[in-house]
Amino acid sequence: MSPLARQVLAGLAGAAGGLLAAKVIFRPDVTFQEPPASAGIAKPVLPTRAAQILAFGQPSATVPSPLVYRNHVLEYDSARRVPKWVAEHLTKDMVKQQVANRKGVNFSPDPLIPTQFTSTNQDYWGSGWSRGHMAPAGNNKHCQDSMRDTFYLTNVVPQDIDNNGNYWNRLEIWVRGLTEQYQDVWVVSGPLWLPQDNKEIIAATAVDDSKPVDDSLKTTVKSEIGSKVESSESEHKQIRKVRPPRPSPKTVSYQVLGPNNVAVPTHLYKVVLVSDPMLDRPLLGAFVVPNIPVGNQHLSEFKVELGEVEKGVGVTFHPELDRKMVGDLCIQSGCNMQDYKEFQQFFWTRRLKSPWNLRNLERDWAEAMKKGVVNSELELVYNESKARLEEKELMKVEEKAVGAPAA
DNA sequence: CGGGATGAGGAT
DNA sequence: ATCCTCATCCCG
Repeated sequence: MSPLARQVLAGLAGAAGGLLAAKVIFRPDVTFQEPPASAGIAKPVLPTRAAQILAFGQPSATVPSPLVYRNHVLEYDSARRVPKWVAEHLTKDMVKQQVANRKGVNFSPDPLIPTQFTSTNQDYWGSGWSRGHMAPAGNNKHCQDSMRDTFYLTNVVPQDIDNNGNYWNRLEIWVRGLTEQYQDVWVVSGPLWLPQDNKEIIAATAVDDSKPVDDSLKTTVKSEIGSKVESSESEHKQIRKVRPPRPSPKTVSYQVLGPNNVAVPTHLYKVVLVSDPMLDRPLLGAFVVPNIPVGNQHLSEFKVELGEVEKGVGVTFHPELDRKMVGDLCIQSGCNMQDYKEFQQFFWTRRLKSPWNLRNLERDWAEAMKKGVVNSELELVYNESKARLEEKELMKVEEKAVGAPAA
């Protein structure tokens, strides 16, 4: 043992106490061996050395992988307090059932995660970010217990609330709908932290260097993918004349929430794989959506190569899938999600169906008109609710009229 | 469908 | 005194 190593171990012994030090110093299998000088069959000399380097044990995962639940499987990111990926398998029978709902189910810390690495509801409360399911609750209506599993915070990432309820929600509904056409649907969802667009950073610094950091972030935090639609090539060329690009000024930056520093992803991804007896090969689509409000863009706008998602997540998806034998889901199916206006009928119907009183009903109806989501079906719901409420209020008046003289 | 904010009441 | 659950009301 070299003097230096001895010194280090002595220092450790002083810090950790004699028992621990004795265990290490006198372990015969941790002694260093000189590599063989002669070239021959490789001896396991490196593992022995590695054992000494890792004398106190190899840094280990804090949580098993994968974590298995009733109807989804995931890998947890203990550093960011969110999942790395969440995998599901959907079928028509499973998605069609309606035995479970969200009532009485709340988000909660996952008991499988040590407190040191968990996130809590407090991290999200008042943060400005919503708790976005990766395995959606709506994919688990067939079983209340499996739906409850999806409310563990291991299945949740901080998500822009408009994105969550609108675009991402429509994407999830579209994926569920794929079970109508294809026998098996496999979905993997998760968060991404992508660097800011190179060119946009250059643009921001070129326009005005004295700009406060927050202002430049507002214009540059948009994703490589999300902003591709909006930015024009000519703008970039013009700016490049003003100032040549700096070498690769890319940065990944993200907000963290609450006492546990839950990481807010810049993007969310979804990898969709379908198979069916009617298909000669499985079909795959990979999508990356920026974690900001997204309007009516076609899903194809967010389609990416699977390899791009893998580079961002650091994993290989479906490693046993023969990629040469996989077709393009968007080419085959069109990737036509529900339009936003069409989608709004869902909650506007519900709102007009169960109003608290006439005043609320009239207010909601006026708002629905204003937003242009009214159709004949919605008008029918409105008229039925109105008639029902008016009758109810009439009953009340009659009851009072009958009861009053007696008193 | 997807979410949040608030306050009352109960448990610790 | 503080946390947690639940009911209620709200949003897109």
